[in-house]
Parts: sequence; structure tokens; C-alpha cells
Amino acid sequence: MAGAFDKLARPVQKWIRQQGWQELRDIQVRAIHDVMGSGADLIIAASTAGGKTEAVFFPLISQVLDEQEPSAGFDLLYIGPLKALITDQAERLEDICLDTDLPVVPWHGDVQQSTKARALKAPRGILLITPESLEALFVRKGAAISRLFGATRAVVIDELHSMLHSERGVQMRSLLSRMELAVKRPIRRIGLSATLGDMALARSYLRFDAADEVRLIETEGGEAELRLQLRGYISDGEGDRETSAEQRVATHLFETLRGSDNLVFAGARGSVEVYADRLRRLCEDAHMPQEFYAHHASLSGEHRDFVEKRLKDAAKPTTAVCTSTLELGIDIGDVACVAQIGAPFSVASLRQRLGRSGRRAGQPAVLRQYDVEVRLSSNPSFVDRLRLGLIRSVAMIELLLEGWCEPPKPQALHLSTLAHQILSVIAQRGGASADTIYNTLCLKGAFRQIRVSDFVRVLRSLGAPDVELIEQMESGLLLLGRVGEKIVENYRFFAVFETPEEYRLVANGRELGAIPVDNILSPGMMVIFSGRRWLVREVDDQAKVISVAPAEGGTPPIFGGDPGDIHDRVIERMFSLFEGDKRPVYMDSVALELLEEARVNFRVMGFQTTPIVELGEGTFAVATRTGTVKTNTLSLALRAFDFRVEQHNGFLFVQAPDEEASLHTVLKRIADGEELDLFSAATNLRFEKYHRYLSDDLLIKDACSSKLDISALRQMCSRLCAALGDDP
DNA sequence: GACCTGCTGCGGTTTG
Repeated sequence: MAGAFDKLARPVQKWIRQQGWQELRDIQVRAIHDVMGSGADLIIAASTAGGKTEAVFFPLISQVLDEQEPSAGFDLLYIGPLKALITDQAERLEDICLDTDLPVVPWHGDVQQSTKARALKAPRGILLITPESLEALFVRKGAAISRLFGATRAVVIDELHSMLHSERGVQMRSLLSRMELAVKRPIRRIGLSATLGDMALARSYLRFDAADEVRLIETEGGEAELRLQLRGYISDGEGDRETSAEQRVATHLFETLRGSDNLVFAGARGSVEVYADRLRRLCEDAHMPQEFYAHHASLSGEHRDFVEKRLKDAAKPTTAVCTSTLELGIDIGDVACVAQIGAPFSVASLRQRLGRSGRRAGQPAVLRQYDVEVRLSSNPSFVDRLRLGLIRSVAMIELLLEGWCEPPKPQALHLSTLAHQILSVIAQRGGASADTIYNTLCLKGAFRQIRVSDFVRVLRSLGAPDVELIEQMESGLLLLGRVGEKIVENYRFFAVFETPEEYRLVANGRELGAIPVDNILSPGMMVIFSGRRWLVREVDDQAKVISVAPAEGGTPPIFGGDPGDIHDRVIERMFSLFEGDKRPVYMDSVALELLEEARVNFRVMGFQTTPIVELGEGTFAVATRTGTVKTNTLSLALRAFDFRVEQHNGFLFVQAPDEEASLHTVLKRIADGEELDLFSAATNLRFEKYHRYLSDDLLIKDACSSKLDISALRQMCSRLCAALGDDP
């Protein structure tokens, strides 16, 4: 500790002594040496709350304090994905900086304007900001960027892993490179993250041009012991409510979790409502004080605060049944157990969730996985026979145990966010030439994979007469068009992601939360929401308010959502599970029985010897053995030949359009390279916020870069044909 | 077959 501690500035040393710490943690010692020893970019990856923020800010603050001449502008920049996280971190940093004259400035939508005005007038110290608020600074205070960040020593990006897969991450990287262009020098980047699957990709994500020079601090060992159980349940479909599989899962959760703090990830908001309702009733039946609560994004802020505070309160046992709202780093303290109902969508998020338990020394991390499969009828579907949900859970747990998780997709074009950034650059500069914009965003910015020809097509789309987002002057200068001005002026512009329209749900003047407008609710109907049952009293379509009163029954509303992408590697692992004979020790007897049944059915159906199984006349099950992206692509190709196609994990269910059509012939034609039109008018290509302003050819290109893999199509079909033998 | 995240400037009212 001595060496590292001695390097720190006096006020920081004093603060550490005041905490009564016996020693600095390993990660802190290493961060102090790395941050102070060079000016290199850096990633600090640690799976649990190991004091990453302190580790990086101790040396950074020390460097600022040791500087001879104070400079104008913010000394350090911190970017965080959540308002609550910024508020938390600002409090911690303020405490460390108490004995210094370094101001700590939290900046997001809920921060007072006066605080912001003061900081703009005399920018100094540490600025903590969201990507959206930073975007707003570029759009509204474009000319001030070089003054605000001219002296910034480093930018710390918190929860870097949460940015890897999102448009928001692209926006953030674009803003950082624009900032560097404005101040005419690189600004050191430091990413804080949970453990990442592919370090090489994470480094190039942080600094595209110099990934090799990004230093890396990973925690070794120190990981909590992991206790793991996967429980299988068999559902009888329309059976008695009290003995249904859902009720048995709820009962097991109730008996196992009561009396301690836990998180139950239920996968979807509707499912959160179902389990929260059942757990609440079990509590009531047992005459116990309530300790089970729903938590998801459609619930009111007030209710969510209440649940989060209860989780932090050591005196009250609390279990939150939640979606990914409780996955990221807001401080809710340690939980005894993390439960996951149904297969997760990515190994990365499973890992992040698991990191919520076992944070205290000596405490194990506990993961309880619950999978419900239906009892097979006399004529079961092949999907049920293969137990795809359970198999996917096992595949993801196995990959988690091996330390793998999904890497970012560096080839994606992100055209929606490119369109957004074009508008932003024009707004920042009050007008710009196409050359300048291309240089800023593509040549030197976050959109390196965009070629000039595509960039020009995006500009043309935005300038089209029926779009009017931008317009060109005689001189060539690009300005915002009539519609572009309106969009950029509105505060909704700053976020690059879309949010649906909603009705507010109100009970007795109290706001419960919101549900999507496509729920058709009318007076007299019953609904489960916020873990309780309600009767709809009144629907106000103008004000978008639904009034409800307590009731005895109901079903959860439909929350909607987009299907997620399952990675190739997960599906590959599912197939090795089908074909292997491993019986993982963490599975209970029912789960093992289901696994064995899936393996038997896989063999009986013939998938071990052929990828295509005829289920009936003109009806086939096709084992693609690939993740969502490639399976989607094959599915579109078959639809182009009028086949009806259903997608499942690693499989397609295919129905021929008529007796003439032969699946084998069609696969052969695709394998031989026949030209296909994969995109009919019915294909939805508008999956991001600014897609609506882009031409169809651009949308197809964007989809091909992220949602589809055309290059794999011929090979997939060749592989399928080869396995069938040559003759159709 | 899913989930989450964010938001300016101004006008009006209240308070000291």
C-alpha cells in the first residue's frame, strides 16, 4: 500500500486515513500506479462492487490537485448511464473532495438549472453527466465545448459494458470524439466495467485507433463462491390455479426467500406482475407483513423509490420481483440470492444480475434458476419436445461458468444514430459542409465503417423534399430544414432511443405507473398492476389516464417489446448439450428428467443424423444450429419462396406453400447463389428512432449490418443440403 | 420472443 498511497495528494491521503482503512484494495493500488504512471487509456474490469470509482478517482483527483496552475474548464469528466448513479457517485466524490477546492457537479435532467448555470459560468472540478445531457450541451452550447473541456484531463465512463450493445453507446463515443476534435487533442478515456467477455473488442470500443495501447486492470480471484441451482417445473396447462407450475414456483420462492433481501428476475413486465401478485397473496395467506414487491420501468417513480429504499434498509426483509431495472449499478446493497425465472436473453446480463449477490467478503453468490416446461400432450409440438427454454438456460449457465459473454458487434452501421449525429453537428456549428460532417463523424469519429457513398445517401434521405430535416445552401453549406429545426429544438431530440406512448394508471389520485396505449382497456375490465388487482373505473383518452380501484381478479396488461438476439455461441452450446451426456450437478431431479427427455427426443426425431426432419406433409423442423441473426436470415429467404416460417432457438418450423414446393430444392437454389429479394413491403425495417427518415435501401443496409447475416446464407443452405445428400 | 436508459427553456407561482 505504501508506494501507491504515497503517490496520492495530501487531501486524498487524509480522506483515506479518516475512513480508518487498514489498506488499499488490490484494484486501487494497481489503478493508482497505472493512472499516475502514464497517460494511457484504461479499462478497469471487476465483477463486483470493488471500489472501482475510488480506485480511478483517487489518482485522478491527486493529479488535478498537484497541478501547478489551475486551468479553466472542467478538470475531469464522468459519464454515467443513470441519473440515480450520477447522484450516488457525486455524493461519494464530494465527500472525497471536501477538503479541497474542487467542485463536484452532477448534471442531468433533475439537476437544478441554477446549478448548471453556475457551472457553465465557471467550469471547474469534476462534471458528472448522462450521455443525453452531454448531447444537449453540444446542441445548445455548441460554441462553448472547447472552453468547457479544453483542460479536461480524463473522461471516466461508468458501466462501460452497458454501452457496448446500444445506440446510446455509439452516441456517447461520437460525442467523445467530437469533443476531442473541438479541443484539438485526445482526452484520456477510462472505462469502468463489470467483467467483459472479449477484452480485445472492449479495448477497440474504448479507443478505436489505438486499442493495443489501452491498458487493462482486471480483478483476479476474489470472486465470491458461487452457489447454483436450476429447478425444473412441469406445467399442466389449463390446470387448477393452486397447483399450477407458476404457483409452485411462487411457493418455492416464498419459502426460500422470505426473511432476507433478494432479487427475482422474471424476464418480462407481465411476468413480474404475475409473480409479484402470487407472492403478495402467499404473504397475506401466511398473515405475514408484506415483503415482496414488483419493480419495473412502467411502475411509478414513487413506488420504485420505495422498493429500492426497502432493499437498502437492513431492518426490513425485501424481495423485488423485477426486470432489468435492478440490473445496473444503483446501490441497493448486497442481496442474499438472485433468482431468474425462465431462460435469460444474454449471458452478459445473467452475469451482471448474479453480481448483485455475494458482494460482501465471505458471502457466496447465489443463483436460483427456475424453468417451467409444459407437460407433453399426445401430439406435442417439436419445440415442447426439445425443451428449448430449459436447454437455453443450461447453455447460458455453462457459458457463464466458463467466463464467456457476448462481445459487441463492431460491424453494425447504426444509421439511425448517424442521422441523429448529423443533425447534432449541424446544430452545434450552426451549419456545416458535408465534408466537415463526414470528417467529424466518420473519418475521425465513431462511424468509421460508413463509406462516403452511404454517407451521401443518408444526407440525401435527410434532405428529401418530403423529409426536410436538412437543406443545402448555394454555397454547399448544410443547414437544418423546416422539420429538422423542430425536431432538434424539442428536448426529446437528445435521446437516441425511442419510447412508446403510454396511459397513466391512477388509483384514488395516486399514480401507479403507465401502460402502453395499445392495451384496450374499458370500464369494468380487471388488470394486475404493481403486484395488485384493479378494476378499471374510467378511461380518459384525451389526457391518457386510466382510473382504477382495488379488485379481486385480473390479468397483467400487454407490455409489448422486441424479440432479443441470441448469440450463435449460445445456440451451439445448446446443440452440444443435446448431443452430449453431461448431467450438471446444479440441476434438480425434474430438470435432469427434462434434460434427458429433450436428448431422447432430439435423437428420436433424428436431429443427430439430419438437420431437417419432416413432421408431416410439407411441414418440417430445420435445425439451423445458429443464433437469431443467421436464423432470421434463413427465415427471410424461405419466406421469399412463400414458405411459412416460425423461428425458435436454433430451429425453424417450416410449412411449404403447396404440394409442388420442395424445401430441399429451395435450399439448393439458395446455396447455388440464386438472386433473392429478401425484403418484401411487409418486412419491418424501422427498428430505431431515426429510421423513419431514411430510405428503404439504407434501412436494408442497416438491418444487414446488425440484424441479418446475408453472407452466411449460402453456406448455411449448402451445409443443410450436404447433410441431406445431393438429390432432392 | 424482452428489457432498460434520457430530456431544455421558459413561464407561472410561491416564498422570504
